[in-house]
Order: sequence, then structure tokens, then C-alpha cells
Amino acid sequence: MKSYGQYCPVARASEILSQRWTLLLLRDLLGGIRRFNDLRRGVPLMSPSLLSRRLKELEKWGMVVRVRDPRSGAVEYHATPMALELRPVIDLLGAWGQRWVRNRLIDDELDVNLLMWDVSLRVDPNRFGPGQTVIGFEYTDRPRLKKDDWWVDKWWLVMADGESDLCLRDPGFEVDLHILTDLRTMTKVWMGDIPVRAALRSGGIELLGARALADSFEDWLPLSSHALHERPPDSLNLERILAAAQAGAAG
Amino acid sequence: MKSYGQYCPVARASEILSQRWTLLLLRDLLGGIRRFNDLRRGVPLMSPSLLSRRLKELEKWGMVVRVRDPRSGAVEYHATPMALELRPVIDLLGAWGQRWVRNRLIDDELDVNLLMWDVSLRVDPNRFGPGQTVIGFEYTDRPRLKKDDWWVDKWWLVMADGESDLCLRDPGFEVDLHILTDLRTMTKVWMGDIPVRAALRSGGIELLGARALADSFEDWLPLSSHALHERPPDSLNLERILAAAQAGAAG
DNA sequence: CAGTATCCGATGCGATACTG
DNA sequence: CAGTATCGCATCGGATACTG
Repeated sequence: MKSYGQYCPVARASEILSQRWTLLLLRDLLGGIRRFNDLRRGVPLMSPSLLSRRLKELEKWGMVVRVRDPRSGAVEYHATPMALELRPVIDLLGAWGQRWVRNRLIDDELDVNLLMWDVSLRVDPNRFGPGQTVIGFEYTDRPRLKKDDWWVDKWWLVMADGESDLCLRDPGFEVDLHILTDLRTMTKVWMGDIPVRAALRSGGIELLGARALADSFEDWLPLSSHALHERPPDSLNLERILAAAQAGAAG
Repeated sequence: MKSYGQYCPVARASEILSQRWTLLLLRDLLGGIRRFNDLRRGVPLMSPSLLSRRLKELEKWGMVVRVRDPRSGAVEYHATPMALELRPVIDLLGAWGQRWVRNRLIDDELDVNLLMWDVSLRVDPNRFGPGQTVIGFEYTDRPRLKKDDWWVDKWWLVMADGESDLCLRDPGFEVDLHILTDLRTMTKVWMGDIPVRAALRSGGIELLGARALADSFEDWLPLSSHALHERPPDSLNLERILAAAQAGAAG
């Protein structure tokens, strides 16, 4: 990618950050994701070779250090201070996107794997008391088929010892709470476009199982970190502004 | 450009903003630049056809409205609220770039036209009292040649009636203050990498002409809006961190 | 001044397969 | 699990010339 040829720091920053996928990788790295294959889960449409290249570039820029965990010997990518200081930028960018590009929830952007991965990362496993808690997710809009070795419509969230694990196959444990929903509804709830209560009332989300878990559902179900951002007030609606301007010019 | 396929607002924002040149255009649009050819000056390496395309895309996204000035009939591009709300993002991005990507001032990024354009945009023409004030810039590191119809090493900044004009040809007015400098020094001063006083003392900038203007030079010379951002403290220097970690591991 | 039309080249990137 | 190697296409974008 050719340089912008400008001393302006906005240009310099853009040269690094405007590379395809780079901001999404930083989003995940700042979220504490460190393993190659975990990073892959966050950008499923990115090829592994390109991911590898991007990580090398980030390392070259000094935003990532590749370290080997002395215990497990596993490779890990850690965000450096240079990357960590992008947090406000990325947060604001997300807030802006949520505010102004939220209007439509495009079908191409619905991704049940991504959603469940996000949920598993944000759920707080310590809210469930001691012992093990298993939540089963079932997407009623997906076929009840097994593909390879797992169901395409079922996920299990296993919480124990302060950790949460997302399982694609039946872990064999008893399920404490079943959640029945469809991908669009669950994604909208996750993004704050539908209140949890409304989804429960309308039947977009159904809960079966332990009463205590179901009753506290609204409390322990995590939402996207962007769920609470507000839409722009209607007074800033562009069509409105233009219409008003035209009416003013005419009158 | 293919979609990231993610409902995440960071991804959605990136799809729009990570297009090549787009952030730089928004930088200028938020800076109040509205005319096509003025926008061109801010991105001299961008082809006009691509600029045209990007402006259409911004319009499609609702970040720009193309309007015709009722008086002059000239075409203007105005930032919408959607674009204006990117200001904190772009400011933070610039601050981050200034902080972390400042180390080198690459020769390819030195651009005297860009620099003089920036200066002319940021200088406050009201600081010079009534009547007209003319500042002449002369870059001693450039050849004293005429190219086409203008000198390649000379610029004139004409301030009058609360406006400032950048001239490439000798406007014919008497010059109140001559500034002799070289591009690298002037750019470094502009970016806050050299204090004005230091440049004056070392002779990197020489002033000839009206005593009052020369004495107040430090006051009226504008600097880049990023000039005051701080470098990261040495404690965050990556090489230092790694060296310390290694020393710790060894010991 | 404010763009548009056309062309073509570089290369970014995706797909797939493969490896220690 | 953590990547690498290879291939080839699509397309982005730069250059140039032209227009009302």
C-alpha cells in the first residue's frame, strides 16, 4: 500500500489502521484475545494467511508482541502500549458506528458463530454461584441437522470455576436452562435493538428450565458493549434536514 | 470492497472509513474545506477521479451533502451531522499518530505545497491589525527557479479584511516580513518537533523585515493542531520493555 | 472551475491445500 | 494448534486526457 505522502499524523495513523481487517484485529486484541485461532474466530471471513501477515505487520509497527507462554509453550500475541492507547479510538468508532450505521441489520451480517463467541466472551461466569452451570442455546430458525459431528442449531455454554466454555457439541452435562430463539432476534437483543423483556414477552426468546436462572435472565445475559449507545435524535435525521431546508427555500 | 460480514459496529464503521483517502477527506471536510479543488490541495496524491468517487460515496452514506452556493453558483460539499460526529475520532486518531508514529520525518512526506496550504488555513488574519500584511516565505533548500510561471521556492501570504490568501506568484505588494527557512526545519517546527525559538536561534528560520512582526513571530505563527501532543513516556518504549523483561528473565 | 471517461497495471486479497 | 505456500483473479486506484 502506497504512502499518502503527508506528514499529517492522521494520514500516518490511517496508513497503518486503514488496512483491511486491521481495526477488527485490534478490537479483538484489546479485548484480550491472544491466540491465533481465537483471533480467527473473531474474523471468520479472513483467511489464515492474511491474518498471519497482518499480525506480522502489527508486530513490525510495535503494536503487538509475539510471545511464547512459558508454561504451555503456546504462542500468544499481546497488545503493546501503542495498541492499548487505541482503545478510546476504537470505542468511539464503535459508538459512532452503532449510532449512525445501525439502521439496518443485514442478513449477511448475521452470524451465529460470531454471536455465540461474543456471548461466551462477555458472559460473567461468576454470576452463577458455585458448581457448574450449563446454558443450552437452540436456534429454532436453523435446521435441526448434524453437520460433521455437531448440531448446526445448538450451542452449549458451560460455566464453572470462573471460566466459561462454548461448546459446539453436546458436552453431556445436564442443561440447567434452555434458550430457544432465532438468530435475528437474538442478534437484535445483543445489539440493544430489542429490550430483553420485549423479546421474552413476544416469544422471540423462550426460556425453559431452572426457574431461578430464567427469572434472572435479564440480569446475567450480557449484551454487546455497544448495546447502550443511543441513536441520533430525529432532529439530526438527514432527510428531515433536507426536507426542512427545501420547505424553507420554497416558502 | 467486500463486507466484513459482521454486525459489530466497529466493523461497520471500518467498512466506510477504512477506504483509502476517506479519513483524510473527512479531516479536511471537518476542517471546513468545501470546494472540490480545495479538497484536492489537501490530498495532492489523490487523482481527481478518485476524489470524485469518494465524495459520491460519502454522499451516499449521508456524510456529505453536495450543495450549490446560491450566490456564486459554485458547488460545495458540506459535512453532515453524521460526519461532524467523527471529529473526536479523527482528533484522537491524530493524537495517537502524533504520539506513536512521529519518530521519523520521512523525506517523502515533506511537501511544501501541503505545508504552506496548512499554514494559510490556520493563520489568523485578524492578528495583524487593519490594512494589509504580506508575509513572504522563501525556502532556501529549493532551487531559485521559475517553473511555468512561478518560483518554486517562494510563497506569499497576503492577509487583509480578515482573510488570508496564499499566492504562488508574486502578488506585487510590498512584503512586510521575509521568512527564510528550509522545508525540513519548517515542517518540524510546524509539527511541534522543534520549538520556534530554537529554530530562530539556530538560524533554521531567519526573519527579515518589519521589527514588530519579527518580534511577535512566535505569537502569530500558527502550528499544526497536533503540535502540542506529547510523545509517549520513555517507560512505554517497547525496546526498553522488552530489554527489561529479558534482563528480568535472565536474572 | 469542477469534474468525467477511459485505460491499464499493480497487488491486495481470497481460496485452497499443505506442514511441523 | 499455529501457521505457510502457492495461485490467480478481481478490483482498486493511478495516470492521462478530455469536457461543459
